[in-house]
Amino acid sequence: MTNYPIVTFFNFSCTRSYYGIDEARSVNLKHEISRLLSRAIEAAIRDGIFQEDLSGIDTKVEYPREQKFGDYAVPFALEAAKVLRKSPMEIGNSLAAYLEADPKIGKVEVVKPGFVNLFVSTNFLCENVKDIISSGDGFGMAVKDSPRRVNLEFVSANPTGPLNIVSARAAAVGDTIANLLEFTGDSVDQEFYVNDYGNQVSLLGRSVLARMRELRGGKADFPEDGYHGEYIKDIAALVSEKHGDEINKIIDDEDRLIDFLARKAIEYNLAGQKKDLEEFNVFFKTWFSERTLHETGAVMKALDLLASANGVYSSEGKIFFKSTEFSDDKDRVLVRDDGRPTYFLADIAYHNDKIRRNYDLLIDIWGPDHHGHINRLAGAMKALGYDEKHLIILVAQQVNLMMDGETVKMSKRLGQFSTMRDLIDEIGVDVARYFFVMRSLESHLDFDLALAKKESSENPVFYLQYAHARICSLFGEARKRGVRYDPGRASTGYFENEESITLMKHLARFPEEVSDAAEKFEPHRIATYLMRLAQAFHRFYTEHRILTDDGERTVAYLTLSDAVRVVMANGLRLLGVSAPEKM
RNA sequence: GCGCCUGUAGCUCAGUUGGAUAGAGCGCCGGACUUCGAAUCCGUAGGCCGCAGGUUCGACUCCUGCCAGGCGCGCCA
Repeated sequence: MTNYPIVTFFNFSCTRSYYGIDEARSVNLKHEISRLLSRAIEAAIRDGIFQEDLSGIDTKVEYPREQKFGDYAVPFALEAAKVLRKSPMEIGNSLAAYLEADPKIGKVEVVKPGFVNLFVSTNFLCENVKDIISSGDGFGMAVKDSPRRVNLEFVSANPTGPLNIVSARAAAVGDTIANLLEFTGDSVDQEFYVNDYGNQVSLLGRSVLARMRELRGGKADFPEDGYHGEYIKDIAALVSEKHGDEINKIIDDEDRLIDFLARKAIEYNLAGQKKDLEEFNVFFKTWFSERTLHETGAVMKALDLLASANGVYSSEGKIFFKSTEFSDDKDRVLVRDDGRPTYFLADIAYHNDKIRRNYDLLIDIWGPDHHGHINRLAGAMKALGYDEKHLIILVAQQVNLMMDGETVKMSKRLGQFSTMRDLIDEIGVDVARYFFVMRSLESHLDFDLALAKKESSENPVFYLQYAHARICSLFGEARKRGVRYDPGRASTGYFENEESITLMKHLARFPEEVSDAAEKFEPHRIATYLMRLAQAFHRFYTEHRILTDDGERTVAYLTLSDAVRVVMANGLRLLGVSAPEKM
């Protein structure tokens, strides 16, 4: 086991942002078309073609499944047919006349039931390739008129041991969501809530004490529900060695001793968690201590606030929150009959604190074992008068770690768990992060560790990285051959073939995928997108030789490849996966 | 018993706020390297989208009821 240094790092802070990157020039075609459509509808109303109230009809833009239906499809005519009392085909034809004018649109077709299908102009796609290269790291980035200040809280594991696989999933997903939001113009603070208070803490302290007594040859007296992991012994040995004098001073005051050992164990565990997360490319701006909420009186203040909002009542010497008024199945205790606040009250105080730090949006990523708490916390926030839209709670579903077809059970108290560290050691950061992010958050993930390790060479991660490395190597070869590469001079006539056009369309989709993924907090979309992009590139590569005697053609195809490299690198960066130049 | 998540190809999973003929990776089988990286590409096979109703121009998607798996239902955190 690694010997982590014992350090405290509350208020540790680091900054992340994309402010250094060049101004974004990315065109989000889907958004553009949506705007075009709205304007077309307005124009049709102005010209007296549409006379009914259309405000309830969606102006959505979709991706058709089949290529013959164009690049974007507008089902507006189908949906408005009833209101307008016209046939969808007629409505579609009216709209088409207005849509055709835009230079980004090559062709508009109105077909069968009444879909309006749009084909992007090849000219736009070609110019876009050059824009991608000049935008570089900033391609796909968006700027918001009013950026949101977002607090994203995730992982927040108990400081009672090493991080497990579910925490690893939350870490990968949370960090990618933060990247996506920053990339699309918001400002995100990543936060880790440290549960360094309460029963589990003293249980941790008593577990360490028992192991320490064992080491000193005494009677173990190990707590029944204590933490059995081997790491407790390491902590006992380390603390015993480093803080022998302090321990001896309070050796007869068991309460103080347990408290002291618990604090040291928490520091040790936190340092280990932080180290593992950093190795996983996850950096938190704030490590928020639950204990401080109790010490500053913030917890009891939250109770007062709830009380003045008429949300609590006393019964049997306890104080309850009326959570049944917020779709909970029973009212929840806030303060026990001995006066001690519950975890729930502290959590309310914590979220109250976050809101008071002037965030526009709070996002929590919770584990599957906490989903039952969503309604009551959201209810408490509502009771305090906060807009429920400002709190979003995402649940990262469970991860089944599979070993030889069997599920590995995880239990910290029994001392058997598969740690995030084990995972990193086994399969590496890139593979782990990609695997966690490639599935949607709410799907239960079967993670076959043996398979991921054994077949790593045929892993989707390597497929993506290979595309990037292949392009880099291509440029290495081009340099060797003395090719003068100037993307600005690329003649786009060479792109008039199926593989190039497919590739250019995929490239143009990147800003849209990023935007959709950020808006819906669905990072797996990026993983899926990059897969398709890599596919399109590999296909292009096998069909078209890039370095030839034809100088113009060489520059053109290098330009297209370069754009793929940029997008692949940007996408992988969002996922926290490296984009190697060689493999 | 109640609540939440999931059920789509042999396996793991996508499927864009209801859209057109159901998708990918892996696995199976069969092809493609003298030249820029074959960690690649091309092709074949594989489906009552858990089941049954309902809503409408249209349902894998929404509603209801079942079935199956997982998780939660603590005055632990």
